[in-house]
Amino acid sequence: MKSPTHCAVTGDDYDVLQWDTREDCEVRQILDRIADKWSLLVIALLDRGSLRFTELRREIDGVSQRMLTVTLRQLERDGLVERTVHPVVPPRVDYALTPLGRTLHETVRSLVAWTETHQREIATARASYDARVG
Amino acid sequence: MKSPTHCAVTGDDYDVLQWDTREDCEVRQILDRIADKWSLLVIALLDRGSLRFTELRREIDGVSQRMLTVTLRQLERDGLVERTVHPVVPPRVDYALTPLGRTLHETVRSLVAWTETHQREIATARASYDARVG
DNA sequence: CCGCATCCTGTTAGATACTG
DNA sequence: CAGTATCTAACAGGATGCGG
Repeated sequence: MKSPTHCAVTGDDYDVLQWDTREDCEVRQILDRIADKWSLLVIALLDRGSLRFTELRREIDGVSQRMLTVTLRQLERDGLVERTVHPVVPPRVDYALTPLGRTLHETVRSLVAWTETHQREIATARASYDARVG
Repeated sequence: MKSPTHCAVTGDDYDVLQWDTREDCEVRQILDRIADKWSLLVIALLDRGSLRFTELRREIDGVSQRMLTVTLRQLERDGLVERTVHPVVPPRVDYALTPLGRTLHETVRSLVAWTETHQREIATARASYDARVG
């Protein structure tokens, strides 16, 4: 966590071209949170309904329980994910998107859709680059 | 870099619910590339026109030259960014989006727009969470 | 001088073991 | 089951150097 965030507080109006580049800009911090390795996957999965911790862990291949815990805590802190503890034995914890989290639906979908649509072009580009560079 | 990527090569049809979760899935790899700390910012900036290395470095506050170099190389390899070296003194290297890179425009914009729209809600949620948890 | 490779160091992710 | 604690390995960031 950095010093208090203020995007347009320095007195001068920021150049619109720089909205996304100031390290202490709120938008940058949120963008870093949303666009990280695991958050997008969690959001995409929870968009279809609530899941338990272990279910998420199973679905997101390669995530460690530590990073899944950290990611979920961050998303909970940001108000995107709701954590529900059922006081039963064995314990049961459900994770679901909040209404705010659900507003990310379309954006995440379009990002994934783009990836699916263009994966072949990217694979080709990579092969070409690797052949060129070695 | 991991072993060769194949999303639907194991013989069985993948459950659609898992498109985004297999570590060896092509979509996952591309998503990890797009949704990293710097790539989105680079793409957003280059969407407005080509920029030199130093210009990007200056605009993206907090990026080290090493990570900017790495990020640009990855994006170049993926066919999203084109690198043009002008053999002059002092050297000049321009970076621009390829047509493929430009197709990411709308998606990136919607992601940034979402962040801008909801930053206040997120700030509130964070404050609430911090007050609750400490 | 700019772009970038290299080296070194601090942070962070991942594997493992343990607990309510 | 759903985490936390601890250790280690990998990676990001800063400094330096070098070629064009």
